[in-house]
Amino acid sequence: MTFEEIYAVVRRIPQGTVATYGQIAGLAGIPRQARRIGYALSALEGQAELTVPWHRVINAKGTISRRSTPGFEALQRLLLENEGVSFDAAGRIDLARFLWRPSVDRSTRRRQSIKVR
DNA sequence: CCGGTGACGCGCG
DNA sequence: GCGCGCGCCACCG
Repeated sequence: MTFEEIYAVVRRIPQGTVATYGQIAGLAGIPRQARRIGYALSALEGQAELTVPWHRVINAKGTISRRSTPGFEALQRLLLENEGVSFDAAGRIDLARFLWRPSVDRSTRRRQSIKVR
């Protein structure tokens, strides 16, 4: 599993939604290895940084993860709010409302119960 | 080889 | 809800 493959999954996250590190790991074929997603994203730079929506990846608690270098958390929050993702008083995102539900193929979609608000 | 360190996650008390 | 411990794994000194 290369960084590029991980970035490919992150690029599928739609604007206005978020995904968790663990969720991305699963979709990328490396379940239970959420830490590697954070590692891959921390390595973002140059062109990739502009084409990978890294700000849409948050932790399972629905909050923005602490970074070694502070400041980026505020930026991430701004980028998310700019595309319609809202935070509660505790700085938490309502995952029931904003978590990305990737749709797969037609047959699978038929078995999924679509819940919209 | 060993231990410490992360943009993590989950179960338990 | 909040800590803690543990699992996980690439990297680094």
